[in-house]
Amino acid sequence: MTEKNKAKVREILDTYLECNHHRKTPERYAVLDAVYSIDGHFTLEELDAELTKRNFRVSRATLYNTMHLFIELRLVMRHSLVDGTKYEACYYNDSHIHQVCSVCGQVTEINVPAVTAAVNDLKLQRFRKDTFALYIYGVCSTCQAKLTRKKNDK
Amino acid sequence: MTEKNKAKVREILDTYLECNHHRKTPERYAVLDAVYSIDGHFTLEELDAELTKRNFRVSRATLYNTMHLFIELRLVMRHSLVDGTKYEACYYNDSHIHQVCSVCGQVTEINVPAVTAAVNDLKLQRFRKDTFALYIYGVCSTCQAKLTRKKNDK
DNA sequence: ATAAATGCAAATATTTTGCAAGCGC
DNA sequence: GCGCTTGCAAAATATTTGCATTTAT
Repeated sequence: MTEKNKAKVREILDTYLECNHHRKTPERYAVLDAVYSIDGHFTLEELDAELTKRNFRVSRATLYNTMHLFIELRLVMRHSLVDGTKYEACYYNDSHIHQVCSVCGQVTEINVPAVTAAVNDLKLQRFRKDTFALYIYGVCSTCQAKLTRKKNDK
Repeated sequence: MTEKNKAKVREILDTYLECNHHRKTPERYAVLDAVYSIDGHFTLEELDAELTKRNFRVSRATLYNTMHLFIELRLVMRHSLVDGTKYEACYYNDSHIHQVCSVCGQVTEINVPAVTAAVNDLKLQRFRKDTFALYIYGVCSTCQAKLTRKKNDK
């Protein structure tokens, strides 16, 4: 993530905290920066490691609180995949389509403009649409091969 | 869920267990039946309650094991929403689009044929696509009204 | 008879909570 | 100074695991 983009999300947080009379604590900015420095999905544990690497220690409670805040602000997306809960910076990310193998748990982000457009064009009643996540479940070719082999063995 | 449809999913489980030389335990059929008797999303706790109501007791471990199996078989879908993990019978269910309010957590299932078609038409490389789940995040009108009111108060 | 599946209980992992202390406004 | 936010530690939940026992094949 470029510095310019990090500045932009920092500004979004800034504006929100000011408008809603919440505090601009160093923790919130440090966590945001860490989040936007990690590429792709990450666990809470990994986020904590990133912060430690930067010599910034936050408590578990604050980490959870802050992630909840960021999710409400659409700065972070939470995914619950086969191998546990993962987070992801989502402000500069319009690839919300995940291909998930339910055998091995492997997740691949894919880009499908037609689907993205269909979702974005969607008009919802009494609902302010902000973002979306699409999970396509199936079996990857590697696992498919293993399954076929296993069946033949028997 | 009609009895006819329950019979159909039971048959799917049956065929799978036979072909793969796994055991047809009473637990597996009892859990499947309970799953397909509950309407909409449910927690593990609620599933356990349904089984207890039917005088069928299964251990926590078996419940988790069985749900994992059903998920692989596409008989069950697992959702991780704001208010925790939810499961859902999914074999006779093609409404996989969820509208999720990130403030109150309310989930509404919606039907959008255009989007469903776009996803179903999708061709993926080296991946056997089975099913999908789409989550559209935003703010419901009730929460939106509350937020606006709060902002005006200040 | 054999191996897979279950139950149980303990271990682990994950998330929330209450309260005292710290600090942004 | 006020009261939101944090850290801490404990509590509450959720999920997995090892092992003895049961049971489907």
